[in-house]
Amino acid sequence: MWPDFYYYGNFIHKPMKIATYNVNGVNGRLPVLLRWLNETSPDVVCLQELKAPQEKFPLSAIQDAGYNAIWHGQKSWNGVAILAKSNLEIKELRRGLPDDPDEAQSRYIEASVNGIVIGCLYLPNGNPAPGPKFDYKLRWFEQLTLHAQKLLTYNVPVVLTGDFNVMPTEQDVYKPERWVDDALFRPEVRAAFKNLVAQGWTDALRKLYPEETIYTFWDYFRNAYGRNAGLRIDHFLLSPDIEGRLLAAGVDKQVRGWEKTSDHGPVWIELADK
DNA sequence: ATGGCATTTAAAAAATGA
Repeated sequence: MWPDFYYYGNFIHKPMKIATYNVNGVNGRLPVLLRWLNETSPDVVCLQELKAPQEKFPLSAIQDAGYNAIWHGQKSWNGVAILAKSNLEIKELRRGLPDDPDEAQSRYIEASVNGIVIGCLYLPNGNPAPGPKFDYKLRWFEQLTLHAQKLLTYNVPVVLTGDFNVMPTEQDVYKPERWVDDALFRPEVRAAFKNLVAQGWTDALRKLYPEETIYTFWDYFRNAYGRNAGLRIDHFLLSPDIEGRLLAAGVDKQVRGWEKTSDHGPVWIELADK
């Protein structure tokens, strides 16, 4: 039996471009965000690391750029949002995970847009590891995995995307040997990602580019972007009901080279109409 | 191997990040 939310709203028959972007401060990066929206025109955008309380989300600027938005803010840290072009309805399905390990941290928001369930997540960093932050990361990952399993039982199109803070394989790190003890690359975390994907999800960028070096993050230090010393930590996971619609995917790498930019680049996929 | 940079909050320096 399909849940009611699948039938929600107007369905517009068009290819859908969905993007994810860890903005690292939605107000500090607002000029960069607006320029990127204007230049690339995604239909749906998942944002992470708003670093803004609920009332400081720059809604009017985003509306002026042609987008609706829902968001889950938090003072100073974290914060996630889903944007959709003004002609697309956003039906919020939940904020926070079921049995969220810490309700005070705004790391998950989920909505239905044009017949697709969009889960927007900001998985904890987890450093230093081992330690309480690493334990929290693993607990959060467990709850995400349980929720992801639940979503699959609906047999509807689901896109789980955001900053997973995990490099899935050595292919996703410029110098893997330097990261083996880091919370983004430790065996437990890679195993957790692998375990999640094994439920039946498709890693969209890897599916289209199995051999390529793809990065989504470049440190501010040591000219990491100039040297292409990056990490692939922002991901798109597609449910079986939508993975066949995958047309294209990429990283808007040039945005990382702009002034006052995030240390992440925007990542996107394009999906065929149903 | 280390430290390098950038954000927010709030008024200097701490906490956080990856």
